Amino acid sequence: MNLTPSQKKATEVIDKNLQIIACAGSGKTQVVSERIIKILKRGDVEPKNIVAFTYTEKAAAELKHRVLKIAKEELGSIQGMAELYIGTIHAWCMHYLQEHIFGYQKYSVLNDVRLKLFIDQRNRKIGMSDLKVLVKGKEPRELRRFSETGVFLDTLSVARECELQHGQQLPKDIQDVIGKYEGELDRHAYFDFTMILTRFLSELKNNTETRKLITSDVKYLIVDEYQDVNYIQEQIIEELYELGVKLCVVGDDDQTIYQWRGSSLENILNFSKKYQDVEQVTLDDNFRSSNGVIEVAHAVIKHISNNHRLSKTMNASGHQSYEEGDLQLESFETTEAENSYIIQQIKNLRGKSFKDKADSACRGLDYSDMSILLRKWKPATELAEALKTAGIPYVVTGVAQLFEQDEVEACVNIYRFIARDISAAELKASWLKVSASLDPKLLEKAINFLEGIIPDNNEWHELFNLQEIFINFREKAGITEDRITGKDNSQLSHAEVVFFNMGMFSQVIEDFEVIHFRDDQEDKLSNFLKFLAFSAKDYYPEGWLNKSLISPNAVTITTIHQAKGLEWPVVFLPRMNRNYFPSRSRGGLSAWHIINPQLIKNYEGLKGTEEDELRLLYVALTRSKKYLFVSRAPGSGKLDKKPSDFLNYLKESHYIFKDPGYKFDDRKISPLRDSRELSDIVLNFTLLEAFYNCPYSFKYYTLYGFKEPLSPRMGYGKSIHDTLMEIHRKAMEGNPPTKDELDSILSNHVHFPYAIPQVKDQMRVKASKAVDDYFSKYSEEFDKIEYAEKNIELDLGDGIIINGRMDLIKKRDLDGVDKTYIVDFKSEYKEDRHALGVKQLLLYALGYKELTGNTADFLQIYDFATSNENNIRLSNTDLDDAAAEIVNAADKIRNNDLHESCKKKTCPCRFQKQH
DNA sequence: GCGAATACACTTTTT
DNA sequence: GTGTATTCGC
Repeated sequence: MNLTPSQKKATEVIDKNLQIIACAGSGKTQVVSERIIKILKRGDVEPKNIVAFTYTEKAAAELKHRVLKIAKEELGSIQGMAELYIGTIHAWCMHYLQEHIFGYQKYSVLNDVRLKLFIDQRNRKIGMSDLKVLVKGKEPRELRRFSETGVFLDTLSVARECELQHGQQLPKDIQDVIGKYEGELDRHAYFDFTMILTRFLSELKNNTETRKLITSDVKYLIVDEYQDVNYIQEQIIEELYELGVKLCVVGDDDQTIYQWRGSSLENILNFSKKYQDVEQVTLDDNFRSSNGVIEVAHAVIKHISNNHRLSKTMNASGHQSYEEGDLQLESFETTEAENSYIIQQIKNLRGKSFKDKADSACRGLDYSDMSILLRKWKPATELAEALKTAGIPYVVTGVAQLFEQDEVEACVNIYRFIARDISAAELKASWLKVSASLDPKLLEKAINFLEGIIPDNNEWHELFNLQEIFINFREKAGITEDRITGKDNSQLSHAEVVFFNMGMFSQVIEDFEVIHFRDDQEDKLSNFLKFLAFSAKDYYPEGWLNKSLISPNAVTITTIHQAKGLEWPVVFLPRMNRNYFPSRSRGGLSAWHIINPQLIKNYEGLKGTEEDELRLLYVALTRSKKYLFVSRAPGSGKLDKKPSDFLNYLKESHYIFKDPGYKFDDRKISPLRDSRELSDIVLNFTLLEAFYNCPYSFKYYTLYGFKEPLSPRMGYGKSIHDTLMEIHRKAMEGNPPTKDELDSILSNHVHFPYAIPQVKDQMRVKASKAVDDYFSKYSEEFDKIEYAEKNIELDLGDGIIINGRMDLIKKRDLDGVDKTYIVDFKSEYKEDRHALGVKQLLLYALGYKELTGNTADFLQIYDFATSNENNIRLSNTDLDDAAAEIVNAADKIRNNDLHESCKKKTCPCRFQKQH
């Protein structure tokens, strides 16, 4: 690939700290990737010495693919590349903590909803009510449970992640609450996202072992989206720098759009002052957009004060040409007229010639080349309706109003019926409303089954399993995809939409049960119903993500925030009204009623400024490659009657104007060919296993998101795994534990979050025996361990990456020759799962080969329950076959070819069709 | 023509 | 609970 001089320079600065200021569309992913390869080419650096932080997992996958691609081309091999970390800072810190501080292995991360449930459940212990709310002119009061949990969490994240004004300290009551809160999380082996960073930071600052390890392992750090880094993350970066790590930060101050999450412009503006020996490179060539688009974006961004910007000008350097009429700014009398305008332009542009690259052939634009970008989610429903009526396919990236959908209401009714909140007739009616094709007889049968479920506080909690009830009900009621009929909506069939929403409900159940699994039965039911009735709507955000692996040929409706990093030939920016964009600041109770804003540095920035909104507009504009349609009409509300003030900025550009009547009739036409590429895909064995079991079950679990019931036995296998890892690792360091120490090591890892006391004791005894037996049998072989728990990563080309983690690699002397064994531990080996176990090991063998360049000799499945080992000889053809099988699976997954079913009785494919 | 009173509508989201 | 826009009252 040909690089511009500045791009080239950016790849060549290696021995200094480097700040890359990367304008929109400047090809920074390519530059960063090439720089990584350049570092590796020097020969004195191993992949594991390079660490790259991205903002999201998605961005990480993209960068990883690019790096691997170039590595193959330029290095000829990607051996060992799995050890080059590309991912989020959270995942990296978490990985370090769990790899090196064995006590953290049992920890898991609570997501937002679970965290709120956790806080609600132990609100006194955490001391939420110790905090005083100070509202002007009112008496101080306590924070309210449930309704103000979100404010409590906001307060905690401000207090724990933001920088304090110089010399200031947090008030004692807040410090105490943080202590209690983290104490409770520790007691239950939970992290929240902040804790991952703060714990790692304190390790990094205070633990000499950690400092030594990091110093020898990490030589180069790359931080992507540096403008979005917050205070605590910056501290980690700074600490790494102090340890001698060479920094490379990449970002664009003009695209800072997450300031309300604590990112501060200061980091990016002051980087070259704060760190020594910094080289700055500006990538100011935009290869994405036409000159017109860039000119309009410039008209907007120049209104940011110079003190808040790094000086730069973005140049149009791509092949995209500006033609009169590409950029339009229209006003309408009514919202309906505005909508028809959008629809009309979609129709006008469909089929018009477009060139993706300078040297590529023209093709006709299609739906997937167009997007409607929003400041808020609110207009999404209305726009979707309009497109639907016009027969234009669309996708909305966020799911709105989950709890108002008929099918979700019907799901909730299952539990309301158990609580005798509603009658059998009402329950039945609510399901028939979802689909008239459901069988009333089966529904009655299922309701009959529910009648037999009577929560009883004197019975074991585990016998009242909400997820299990959900599955049983659906099965008995015959709620299968082929029985869900109704009007198809956009790209998905009605049945798919209903199943998708039921899958989300299954996730809602899991979120609740993870926290409330051990409630007494009656309490569990009433807590669940209360949660659904009062909290859930607030706890699940509006744009709750719909992460789909399929990208249909459809117009995308999404928010500007979610559009970050994406691009389309055609962008619509509707509803440009006052109070919508820039968004009116929000009233209501906030963290600032609890924490005195004067304690916090950058409080103003955190609250959000008009300049931040302007940057957001800039991001929206720069998503477009060529066509841009900004529009507005007075809304129905009181606050959206007037136009946005930002329109005046847009009008300063001579490239955008009103052009009523221009329909692009004079533009060339090319055959329709949408440009969607197969999306990159990252799989792990759990996902593949689902696919191998039955392609439909993959769809059921991964695309629809259904969860399996929690089990009181959970944590058993993991406890033994973690214990063995510690034993193996200590042995590898030359300090194998003695037999007497085994039990105390196990104690450190035992974590059975869902078990009743009896089961707990049983599992503890069983685990102890398994560990003892294993130790007696294999301690002799401990000096031949090559890896104990090792991540692998497999690049199969075509954008397919497989992740995995091997349990154990060891050598064993076979008649004087050392043979390599890849071992997988099973807590209970079942004959009928043997084939899958082998597939899993084959995957690891492929990963092992990519990691070390060597082919293993044997695969071994070891069963804790019987202490038996099961050895399989490995050949090269086995590996080739395995790789081909995985590629085949990945292709089917990416093409949504997941209808095939196995017809086993217990497989989720029973929800696809009646057999 | 201006200040006070009243009515109204209330983000963005990743880990 | 609060910022915004309109209406009210003089």
